[in-house]
Amino acid sequence: MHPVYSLILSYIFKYQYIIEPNNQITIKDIAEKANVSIGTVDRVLHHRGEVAESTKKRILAIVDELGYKPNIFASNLASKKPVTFATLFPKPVSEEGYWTKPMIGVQKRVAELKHYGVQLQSFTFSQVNPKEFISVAEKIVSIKPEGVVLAPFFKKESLGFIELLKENHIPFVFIDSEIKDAGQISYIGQYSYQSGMVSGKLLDMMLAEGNILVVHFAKEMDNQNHLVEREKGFYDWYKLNNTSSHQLQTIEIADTSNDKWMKKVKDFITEYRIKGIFVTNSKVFYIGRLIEKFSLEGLKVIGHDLLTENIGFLKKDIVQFLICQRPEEQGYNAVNKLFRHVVQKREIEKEKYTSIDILTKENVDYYNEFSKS
Amino acid sequence: MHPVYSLILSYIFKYQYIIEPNNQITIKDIAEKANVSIGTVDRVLHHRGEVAESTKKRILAIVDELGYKPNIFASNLASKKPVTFATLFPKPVSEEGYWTKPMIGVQKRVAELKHYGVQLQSFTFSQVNPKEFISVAEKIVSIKPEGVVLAPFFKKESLGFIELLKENHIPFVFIDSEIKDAGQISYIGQYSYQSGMVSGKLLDMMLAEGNILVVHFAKEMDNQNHLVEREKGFYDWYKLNNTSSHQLQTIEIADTSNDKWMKKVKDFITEYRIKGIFVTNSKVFYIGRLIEKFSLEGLKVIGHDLLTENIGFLKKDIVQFLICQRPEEQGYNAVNKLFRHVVQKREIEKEKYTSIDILTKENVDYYNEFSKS
DNA sequence: ATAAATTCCGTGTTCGTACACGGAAAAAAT
DNA sequence: ATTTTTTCCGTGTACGAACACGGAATTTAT
Repeated sequence: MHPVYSLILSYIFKYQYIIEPNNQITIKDIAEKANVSIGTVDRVLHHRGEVAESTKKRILAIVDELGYKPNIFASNLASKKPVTFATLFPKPVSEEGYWTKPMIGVQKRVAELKHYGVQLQSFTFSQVNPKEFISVAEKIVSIKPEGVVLAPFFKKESLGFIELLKENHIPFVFIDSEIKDAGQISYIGQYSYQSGMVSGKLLDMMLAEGNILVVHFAKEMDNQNHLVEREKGFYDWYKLNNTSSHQLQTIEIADTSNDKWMKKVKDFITEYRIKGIFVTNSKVFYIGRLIEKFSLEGLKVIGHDLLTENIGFLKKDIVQFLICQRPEEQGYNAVNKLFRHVVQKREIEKEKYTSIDILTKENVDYYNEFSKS
Repeated sequence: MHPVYSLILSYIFKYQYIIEPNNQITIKDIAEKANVSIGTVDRVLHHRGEVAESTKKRILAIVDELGYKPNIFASNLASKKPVTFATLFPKPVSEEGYWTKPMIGVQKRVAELKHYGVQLQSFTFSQVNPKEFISVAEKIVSIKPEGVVLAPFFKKESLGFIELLKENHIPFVFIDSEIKDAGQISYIGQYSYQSGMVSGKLLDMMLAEGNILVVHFAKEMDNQNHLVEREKGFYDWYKLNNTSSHQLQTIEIADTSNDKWMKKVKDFITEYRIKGIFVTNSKVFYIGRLIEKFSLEGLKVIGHDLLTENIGFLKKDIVQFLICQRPEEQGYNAVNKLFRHVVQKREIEKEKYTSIDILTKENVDYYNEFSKS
């Protein structure tokens, strides 16, 4: 029976459940019972030095019988070997940019693990410059970290980096987006397709009829697989729920360095009598700005991620929903996976989908990502 | 400047942020620099024994200057005093009942803290029997725990219990519902009024017109203050958003031991042409059963909490939204607050409102409460 | 049989903190 | 001036694991 489940059962049936005190079994206990010295037990447990096969067996049997669990405090106190992790994320476009968020989570977990000797070196690359990615990647390999958290933004370049990591036996986890079966120890991120479905449902709920526009704000759509996935999920929701009263269209905007795109989108909205807009990433504030600038009315808007500006539009009811994927938590979890794998040598899940959180004007103020602090 | 913020800044500006290794300053370092013995420093840091005012000042200045942080591993290794926490929750009505959930979170955190010598004794009381509450409360005081997590279900009886706790200097935290300024070190729970607002918005979004029914499934409404708050928030949303096309009504159902209530509610729905139903607690599955039994159609339903049966109705599209308050996380956090207060002697927040999570058919499968495991 | 190499294992120290015990110095009482 | 009390502080051990060092026992080579 699963342990947690049995806890619940005993709770239900006894109505008073007691978690017993921590009866520490020590190496000394084992040594005494096996009639050997502490050093011998130590050698068996850490596979160092040589121990006669017979005594080795005897000791392991006793370890098992007594259920020996090393005392983490004593263990860490005595060892103290430093562990370095590296991160490689896109450079955030501003202090409020999306990519600051995973970094916050990373730093939080690293700070917590400082006592374990965990150190961090974080690197970034420009989102428009694959060459920088390569040079930074090489720098990371040269410092030989014990683990890497990586956003595989440029697929081809990432694959090269991964080869280097594998050669050097450096474990790595993907964050945000994934390359399947590339040797990562884990992936932390969103289930983009499903989050698109959620957006579809919400927009459909608000709009009995009217045409709908899907907007990608992205420079290189080839490298933005999860935006495509979101779009697919969004379209599929409408397909699966026979809502023929809508027409769906997609538009891509690569350049937002000047205001040219605004006119284009505005004309589009007018021409096709668009009533609902779904922005596939955190850049929904651009639509917010557009709506304010031209005083457009009656539009329902859904976008992603809790950027400060997005929250502003949410509160002004210019954006009705933000879908959020807990980016801080992703960073936190990614480091945690590395830690569990590298330091604690525990089993870890290969994939970890974060929640698809629905934020509105009403609940956004009570949304806490880091509730366990 | 706030430390996290400065981390972000340095990250932004340098594009490569390094968290340095853990340079442990030891008590010995302080002792040497202050030209006293380790024992003296120890006395200063733990306020035990007596130390001349002058040396005390000198030591504290050095502690400050060197930024001494005790090594948690050594500290825990050396101390090892057992700490007992007690919980007092309503008895869950079944294995699937709501109150098993906070208990799961409690047990999870206690298990994690076992290394710190944390033990748990959990107690329950019947939701219909205030006398039992009193007798169990006395039992708890008699075992003199170092801290208590309490659901103040019966207000009057809870106040008596709290008096006892205060006399014995036992700190306590409230969970689920709160008695204001009763001496708790913290409260963990929902902001019920605001969650009612969220429900209002969602239901209104789904229903352009049609009458609405608010249903309380509860025995003693006096003790269920948060149900009233949710109702209030719900009504207020409609009031604040001038939606005159609806009529709102409330119904209370105290007895669900037999099926009598069903006919009553069904007739009500027919008579008043109800199109939307909001159930103020986790008992929304009763409405689900009703709808299935009489094959009612075109109803939009919102309820609370992720009970298995509720999830079933959500997936069958009989219930459109479940508002969730992360009960496991509440239990987890409550224990954590006690731990931080009692063991780590750190400052803790007095109130902690949990997120108001919106769950639909589409995102419920990706909702992970305990994502940090 | 003795020397050399190999296998096996015990002792002792270290990590940094907690805490008990009791001694020395200073102050107060006789 | 001597005893008693109070103030102040140093020494030593324990917590449990990690790890280095080197000694004893056994095997192999000469």
